[in-house]
Amino acid sequence: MVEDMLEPSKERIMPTAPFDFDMTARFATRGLGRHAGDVYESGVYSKLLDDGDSLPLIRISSTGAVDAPKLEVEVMPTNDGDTAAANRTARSLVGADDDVTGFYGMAERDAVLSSLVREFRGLHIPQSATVFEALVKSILSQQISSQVARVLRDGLVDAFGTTRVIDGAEWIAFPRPDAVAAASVESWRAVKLSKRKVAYITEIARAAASGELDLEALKTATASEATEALIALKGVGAWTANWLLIQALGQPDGFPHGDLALQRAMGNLAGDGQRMTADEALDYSERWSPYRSHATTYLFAAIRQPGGP
DNA sequence: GGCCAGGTTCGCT
DNA sequence: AGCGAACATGGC
Repeated sequence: MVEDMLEPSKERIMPTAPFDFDMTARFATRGLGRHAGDVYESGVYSKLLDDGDSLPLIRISSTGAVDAPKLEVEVMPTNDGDTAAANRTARSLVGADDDVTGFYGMAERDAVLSSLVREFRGLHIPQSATVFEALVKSILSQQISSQVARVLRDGLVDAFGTTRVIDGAEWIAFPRPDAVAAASVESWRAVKLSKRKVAYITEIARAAASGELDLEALKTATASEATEALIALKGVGAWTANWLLIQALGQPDGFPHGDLALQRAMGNLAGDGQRMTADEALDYSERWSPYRSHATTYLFAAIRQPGGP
């Protein structure tokens, strides 16, 4: 537990228009609770970060409109000098610099996407705070419902995340690799994960903590280099690698064609109502290249709506 | 209670 | 190459 009294810093951000902060923040935090360290309530998206040295709390709110977007980012630091990095993370958490205009140019003439880009106009692709966080969340989400995934993720964060109390409110950051790598078999028991997933995540955390695996460096790699490096990890297949391209590596053309929900949605929107096979979904998606990360995000925005495809 | 969830690996043909 | 089983758990 860390308690502190440092002054918060405030910075104004001008995201790339169009940008719908409310829609993007809801998309980014869907299914998250305070336990995950992410909260979006009363127009403020808050997240506690843990970079190993400090535990800054980020608070992001909108002071603009979809076509004239403006954000205010407040950082509550635990020591001097960590606000610049926290501000950069805040920017990417809501995809402030994501430019959707190229995607819209393609999507407006597309049979499936044209209605989605109208409905979700201004939705940017949120980026995970760290590649490690996105990777662990993706692995524990494999093959299970999003409801179950949330339980598992909350258990992981509760068990291994660092806590900070601010004004009486408790926040928990997503655990760092070294905390996950050091976890005992006993402490894993509270996280109701399969032994196999525990093994995958533990090995990745160990490699990341020791420095032999530099996940953040994948952000500057090409898509095929990053995919190759990710799939080389035990527990990571094509589905997980493609989700990381989209959610953590800022790549434009990721497409998790193995995803059952995506296959179902595409069968409903573009097919005969039957779930597409993975190969059918991949073939169909070629027409959306090189904007498939946006196409995937918008399809999931629709899927997550009540009564969605 | 059985089956399926926003998959992946491993061991068989 | 391609197929099936195992993996843990919550919800219908």
